[in-house]
Amino acid sequence: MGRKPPGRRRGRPREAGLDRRILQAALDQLGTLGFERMSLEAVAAKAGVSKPTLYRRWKSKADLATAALRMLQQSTFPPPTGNARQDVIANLREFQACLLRPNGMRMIGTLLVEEQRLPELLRLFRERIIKTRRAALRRILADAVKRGELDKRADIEAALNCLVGAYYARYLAQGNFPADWPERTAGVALDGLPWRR
Amino acid sequence: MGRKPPGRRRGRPREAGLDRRILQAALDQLGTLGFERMSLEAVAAKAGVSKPTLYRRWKSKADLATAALRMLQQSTFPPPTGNARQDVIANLREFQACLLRPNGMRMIGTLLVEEQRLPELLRLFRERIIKTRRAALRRILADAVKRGELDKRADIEAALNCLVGAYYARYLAQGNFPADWPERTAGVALDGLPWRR
Amino acid sequence: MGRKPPGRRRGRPREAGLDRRILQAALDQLGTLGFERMSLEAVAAKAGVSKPTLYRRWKSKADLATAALRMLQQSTFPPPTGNARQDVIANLREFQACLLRPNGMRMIGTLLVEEQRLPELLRLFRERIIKTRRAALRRILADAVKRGELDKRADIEAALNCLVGAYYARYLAQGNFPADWPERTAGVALDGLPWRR
Amino acid sequence: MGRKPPGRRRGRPREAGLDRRILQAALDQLGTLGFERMSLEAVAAKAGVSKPTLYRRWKSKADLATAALRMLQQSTFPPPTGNARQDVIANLREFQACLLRPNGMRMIGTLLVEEQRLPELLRLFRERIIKTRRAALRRILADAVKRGELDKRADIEAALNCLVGAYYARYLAQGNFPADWPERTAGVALDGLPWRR
DNA sequence: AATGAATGAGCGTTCATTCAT
DNA sequence: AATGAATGAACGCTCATTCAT
Repeated sequence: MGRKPPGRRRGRPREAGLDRRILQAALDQLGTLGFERMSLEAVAAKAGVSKPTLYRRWKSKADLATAALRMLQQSTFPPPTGNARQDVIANLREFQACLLRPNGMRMIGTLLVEEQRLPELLRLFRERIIKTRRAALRRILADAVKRGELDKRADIEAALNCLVGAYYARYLAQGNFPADWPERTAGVALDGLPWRR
Repeated sequence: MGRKPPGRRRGRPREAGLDRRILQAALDQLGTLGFERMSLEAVAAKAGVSKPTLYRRWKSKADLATAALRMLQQSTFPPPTGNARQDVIANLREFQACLLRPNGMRMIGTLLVEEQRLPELLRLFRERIIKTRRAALRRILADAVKRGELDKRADIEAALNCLVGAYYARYLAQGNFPADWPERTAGVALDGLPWRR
Repeated sequence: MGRKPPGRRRGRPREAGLDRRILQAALDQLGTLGFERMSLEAVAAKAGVSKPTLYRRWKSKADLATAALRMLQQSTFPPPTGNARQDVIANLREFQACLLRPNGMRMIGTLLVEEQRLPELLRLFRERIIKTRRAALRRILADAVKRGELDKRADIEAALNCLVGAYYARYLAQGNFPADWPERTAGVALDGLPWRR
Repeated sequence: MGRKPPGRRRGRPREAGLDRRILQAALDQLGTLGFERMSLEAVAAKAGVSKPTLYRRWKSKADLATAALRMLQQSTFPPPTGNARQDVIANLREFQACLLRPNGMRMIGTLLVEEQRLPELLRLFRERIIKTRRAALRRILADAVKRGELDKRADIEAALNCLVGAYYARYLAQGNFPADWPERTAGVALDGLPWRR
């Protein structure tokens, strides 16, 4: 699975960049069609290779899909400006843009559908994508704690779930988003509701 | 849809309970395997009928799947006790129990994967399942407004998204839940974070 | 098969005209789609009855098709005018019009395709349709013999084959017909080719 | 179509003769059962291959059937002897032998039944089979014109239709043939009927 | 007599995977 | 290493026919 260890390679070397092209094609299909409907025939065609070439590199469709997800880049986020609320809102706005892209939510659907058969998919997505984003958000709030703006006992994890989850909930419930969705979400998750006493 | 009034039906009557058995089998498969891997062969076998029997009732696999989802009951929730916080927590706890059941999240994954091809699935799920739950939560908060505990300008919709969405976010990020997840989530979404000033 | 003998009928009488409607629907499908693609479902629907109604009357699809062909009317032809050549040409023209109608040749194709499985179809067509037409043509030529215009030893059967067959041959070879096709065909089949000596 | 020039072929080479075996099997089925009842399952079994092997070569059942017809060889005819009448009779005799073979007329039936859905079938048959035969017959008569035995104005096309068509007509009308059918047909189509004046 | 429900068998097509160069 | 050929298994769907009123 994956690359063989380096060492002196014998025989005909693998064509450079082929792996990337294949994985990119697989990732596309995974996003567009989901795992089940992604066909190796199509992946191979898109990457301009033959099917056995896929099998030489990965031992099954599941393996290829996993490797494709593994390619997902851990995105980097702009450093916090020091204004926690504004940073949170900016982060949410970027998060929204990311998931509103075609296939954003379908990919997540695929992970959930395949969770039993291919737990690795969700695991990788967690590690590569979710973790990074949450780290960025977490840092914003942790900095606020450091600066003394936020109490140490703040339940930051719960807040992260509220902030990010509000997107999923809205998507599932309505499928569309108001322009000020980041502000409103941050409003609730950071400040709570306006209780009278 | 809906049973015809009694009257004398002509022809051989439908086998009693067959619809239910078929739809239940379909729903099982839908939850266990997702739409793509749900096979009419298996649904028919599980329901103890032949495949054409499915086609007499629904004109395609997509139609059957849709009908199966349509069978999902709109659950009923206990009436609010008057203590908003406790009611919210109870609701979240029940929500969590519901989705932690095997296939809870997989079904949602299926809806997302098939959203383009079968938007009806997500539409139905919204109408039957999501709407009901949100209505229950909304009522808890609206009552609090009525009682004057909560300001009228409270962004209730955003709060709903935070409350419910926190589940999705946690599931995607970790896959497990601490025992006090409902309390912590309600804590953040209702009260916000403990800012110092 | 076919109607039961008269006698006093007991029980609910058959709906009047139903047979005709069904057979007409079957004949349509037979012409439009051929035997294999003709579906009893469609025939029943078109006739406004249920499938078992077909089976009460005919014991199989083949039987129904046969009965449908049996319904074909033996057309009647105008009496010869006494001018053999003109009568032949008129007959050919009508023949052509008949077969150029949509499905004219397809029905003949069906008979040929099914000849082994359902020889009855071709047999009936011969008896009802072909025989009648040939009789009309034959009479034209026989009259000419009677009038002494044509020698007794004329090979009338061969001439019939040439006259009628020229249509099939042209259809298979080209698929279209010149305006003066009847005249040209009659020219050759009646007078032969213009040999020099 | 047509084999590529040698060169080094990449990948596993096609099993030798497989194309032929498959097409022959398809042609058999086409002749024996017609297009509709020809099943890819049976074709594959008869050719000793799996169904996807068919699909690697032709993209649909219709395509396979077309290719099978395309395999029909354009037969070659003996050169005219110079005696037009005898040559015509010899040609008709061979024509008759050809079509009397099992499935001869059924294949033609198939072409007619499928003319709307698969016009290509009839087109190919015209080009490969019909055209060749007609050319042979035409040449016989054209030679007679050249030698001055036949007037230039002879309606050769009409004569061809009469000659060849007489077979179809007789087949449809009677289904059997007298031993001297070629002579009698040639008699009428070449010389016409014995008019008294 | 007529109906609507149900079935067994089959079909065209696709796919993940392996084989043979 | 890479290819094109080949396969077994499955799937969605349809049909002629029979069953139970």
